Amino acid sequence: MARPQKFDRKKVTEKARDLFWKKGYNAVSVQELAQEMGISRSSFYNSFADKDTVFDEVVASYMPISPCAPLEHLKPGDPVIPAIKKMFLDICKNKVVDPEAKGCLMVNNIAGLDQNNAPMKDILQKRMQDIIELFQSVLVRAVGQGELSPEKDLKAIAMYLITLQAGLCLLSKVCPDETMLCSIAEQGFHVFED
Amino acid sequence: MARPQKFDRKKVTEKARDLFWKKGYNAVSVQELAQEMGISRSSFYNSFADKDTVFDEVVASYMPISPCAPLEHLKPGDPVIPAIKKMFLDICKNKVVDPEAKGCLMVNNIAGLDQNNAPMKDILQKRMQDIIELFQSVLVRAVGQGELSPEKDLKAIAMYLITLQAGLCLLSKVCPDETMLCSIAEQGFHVFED
DNA sequence: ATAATTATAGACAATAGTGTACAAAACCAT
DNA sequence: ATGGTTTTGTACACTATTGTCTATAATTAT
Repeated sequence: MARPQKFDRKKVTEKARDLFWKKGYNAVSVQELAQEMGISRSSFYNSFADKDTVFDEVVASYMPISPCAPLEHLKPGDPVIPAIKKMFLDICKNKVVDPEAKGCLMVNNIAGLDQNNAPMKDILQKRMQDIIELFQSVLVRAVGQGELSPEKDLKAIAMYLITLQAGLCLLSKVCPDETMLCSIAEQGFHVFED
Repeated sequence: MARPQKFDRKKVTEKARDLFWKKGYNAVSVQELAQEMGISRSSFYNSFADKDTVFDEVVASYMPISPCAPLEHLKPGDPVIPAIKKMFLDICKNKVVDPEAKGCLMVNNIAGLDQNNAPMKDILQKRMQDIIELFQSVLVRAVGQGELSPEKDLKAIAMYLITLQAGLCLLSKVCPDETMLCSIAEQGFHVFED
């Protein structure tokens, strides 16, 4: 009945994701964005309300490839602490091999967050909350499985882990040395000890 | 003999610092920068080579007010570990009271770093190196004063501390809750234990 | 095939940003 | 007070970016 879109929304959103990832929300103009997405500005304005809307979809498309995604797929009974440690060491490994050293989309854009941009702040806060809850839920399981002392403050550890993760992603942008990054992560693992 | 500058270079650099701090290097145009500095663009181009040059001076002017500045003034014999802990708790306290939630100038701009901008990358890497060395030097003293086991990998702990600090500064932008931030820092202090 | 509907191309006017260039202004050593 | 020197104001030509608007293109239900 109506003319169909020439582009695949998912694909162009991934293009947008990579651009926002590399340059950050503020440094990307709508012009550049549309160009990178491979669509005209008119198509852009027609299909997306504005930069914010795209960014929201972009963050959603980042989640499955974010460093903590593997924790989502942890099955009951799977050892938790080793999975968390592996996640950190994978960050050290993976961030270093990116020739563009983009770091983490979330970290980069929280750092560049303009507090006057309420929608952006909202998007980022909500996603961070989700990640904290993910960490917390796996930590609960760790305690249940006897991997972690029940004395621990799980909320605090969850937030600590996301803090450490953010710090590591940041460091990777100026210190692309896997060994060094891993030694940082190892220091951070003291938190699991009794 | 020659017409003197109408502006105080130090003062306008501080204005520039606050703008770069709040918005990040990439999001600041020369036009806006000059305006915020209170000088005309012609004065700007006349007195500063370019944005990069200003940014270099800006970072220099940030160091004395950066979160780790207090460690510079530690005297021999002063307890080190308590000073480091205090530094972290001060970050939690201070970042929260900033209504603009600017976070940390260094963290923000490393996150927004475009790897193609070699001069910027260089400026930021060098400063990070300085901070790591500062941490390391006070940790050496901590060991000397019996505050820390000589078994510890001081370089790794130094980098860990800067990582944690970066993470905290980042978190403060989306979680302006002092108690929460402090509980994160407390978790991080496990690194000092035997 | 046609009508209805939506996507896209292209143009538009307006604003913002770039770096440079030149003349006017302001100082101070002599 | 004048000359030499540097700052500063203004203007320039140029490019980038914005959001909107209109005409054309592409589809499908009937």
